[in-house]
Amino acid sequence: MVASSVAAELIAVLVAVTGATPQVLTIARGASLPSGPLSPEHRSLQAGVRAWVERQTHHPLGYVEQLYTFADNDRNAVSRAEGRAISISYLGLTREQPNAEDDGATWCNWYDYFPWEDRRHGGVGDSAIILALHAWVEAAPKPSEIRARSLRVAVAFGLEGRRWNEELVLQRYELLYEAGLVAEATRDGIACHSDTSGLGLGLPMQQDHRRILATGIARLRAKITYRPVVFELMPPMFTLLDLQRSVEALAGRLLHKQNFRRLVEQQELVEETGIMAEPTGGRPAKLFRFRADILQERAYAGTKPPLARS
Amino acid sequence: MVASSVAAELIAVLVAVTGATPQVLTIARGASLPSGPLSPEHRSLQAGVRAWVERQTHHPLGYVEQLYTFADNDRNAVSRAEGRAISISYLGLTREQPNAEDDGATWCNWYDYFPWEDRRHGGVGDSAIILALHAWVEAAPKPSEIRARSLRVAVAFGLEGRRWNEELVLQRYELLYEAGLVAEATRDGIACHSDTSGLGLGLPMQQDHRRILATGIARLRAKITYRPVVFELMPPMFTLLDLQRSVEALAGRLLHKQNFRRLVEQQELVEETGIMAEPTGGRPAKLFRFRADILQERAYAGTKPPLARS
DNA sequence: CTAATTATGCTCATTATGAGCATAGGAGTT
DNA sequence: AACTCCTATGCTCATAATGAGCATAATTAG
Repeated sequence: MVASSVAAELIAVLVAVTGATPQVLTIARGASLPSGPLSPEHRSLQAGVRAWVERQTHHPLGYVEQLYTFADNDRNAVSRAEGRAISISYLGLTREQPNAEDDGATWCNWYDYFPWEDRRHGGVGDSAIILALHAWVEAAPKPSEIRARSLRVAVAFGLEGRRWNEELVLQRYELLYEAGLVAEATRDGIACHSDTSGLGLGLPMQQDHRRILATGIARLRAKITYRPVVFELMPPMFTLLDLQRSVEALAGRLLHKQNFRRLVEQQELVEETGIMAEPTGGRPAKLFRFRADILQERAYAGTKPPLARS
Repeated sequence: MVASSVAAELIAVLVAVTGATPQVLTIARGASLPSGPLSPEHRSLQAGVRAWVERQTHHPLGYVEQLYTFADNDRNAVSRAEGRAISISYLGLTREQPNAEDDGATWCNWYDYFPWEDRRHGGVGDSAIILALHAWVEAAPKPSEIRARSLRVAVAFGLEGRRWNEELVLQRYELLYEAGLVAEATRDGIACHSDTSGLGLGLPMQQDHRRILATGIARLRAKITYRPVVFELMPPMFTLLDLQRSVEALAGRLLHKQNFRRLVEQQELVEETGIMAEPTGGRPAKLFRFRADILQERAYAGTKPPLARS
């Protein structure tokens, strides 16, 4: 029952969407997620994260959710030397338009870090990655290990007749890490059996921040299918196509337009504003607003169905 | 980026099922969840939890999942005095039959702590609780607050035509806490507007352990609907009714027998052993075993549908 | 042999989902 | 004005998932 004393920090995965681009707030020119100390002045962790982020970004935080607590001994050399470090990570959504630069913080397209996760324009680009993964599969020491690796690759990347599951972001990243295909792996001393240049394996991050980002993306992709959290990312008024583009940006795949509208409407999550959107060369779209009243109840209950299907 | 130093402990919600009773491992004669220090010798938190639990209980841990990290300043007097304490809670499932006693640890029916969560034999017993909650609703200072409270109660407890959502375990507990109806609330100095004796409000626990337990139950109830984790709680061979009783025990409600079988079979998660169960006064049931091969893939992918519907 | 009890097979209505066709309402072009 | 191009919006249809119930099978207890 004696609690050991450890170092603790907060790490935030802050998400916004601009048009069709999912953005994540980074520091150190895109190499790190924003992190800060666990300050004791706040009542709860959640409140601490909110205050800290809002002070840093000057943006209100619409939605905050705890992601995961990491305390691996082998996370990095620093933690090995100084004893265990605990990182408590949070996912936060903001509807503000990301500025270009904000005291050293930058909003980056999250697919810069995970190019293979964006399948809105076809997943064909994967083939090089898949080939490299197969090399790793074959390099396994035992036949049983070959089978195990092969299955993992097939499931994670939707091969052999399986469907692509967009929520397996973390599994895919960890597979690539184990295979030595992402830069963090070679940095951490994991051997690689392929030439990784030009494979589109994304930008690396410091420490295990890319893993944390993967966790956040996976969580958000899962969340939008059963909670109307997308609206936390939308401006006050939007067209149904805007909304669809946002969901598609997060999910990394395209949706059937008519079915998407049907879903949104039958959920009664939005209402017309009576205003039309700026003409864009086609039939003008109605502007909708989010029905905050119903959200309160829905968000709390989770009674009703999702908001993102193929 | 300077991480503050804090005290950290692990708290485990260990679950087993005996017949139709969901059990949770407790210490201090049912007043606490087992907790231990975060020992630095393990590679990861997960590994640390597993080793620690298995050393304590001498049972293999089938499934481990991180629940939540609590670090509220107001968690209890101790943390206030000594600075922030971090508690990292885990959910663990074991298929071992719980012994009566094991070095001070006791398996308890989790509905002893949440009687209102067991609706397998009707939810009528709620009326007293509902009345007390209504008293709290009416005691709100402002009309807007009355409406807000009223909505929360209705959603959490499935009133006014809403359906009972068995995953809202934590919301219900927190509502009862705020209303001063559970013993922990009065202990923490929250006023109550009703006579709470004889309402069936469950056994209290030390600190916020009952809240952590509620978190674990909610997580497990959600999990069984999309991941075949129930099997972690089953013996090597079981009848389909055994399996159903286990799911019902966790979910706190009865399921349609035929539909349950249909679901289990179409998921191909079990296979016949060729052995029949001991006669129990009716037609003898076939004994099934869990198909570990398919689980590996399923558990990892989460491709296929759930295993628990009404 | 009958009643009670549990297992198991099957049907049916309702709803959710995925895909496509058709029409509506604008801008620009000839 | 007629035509083209574009996006919005309305509607249908097949299929799958879900919730509920009926019917039959295989036992034990009496």
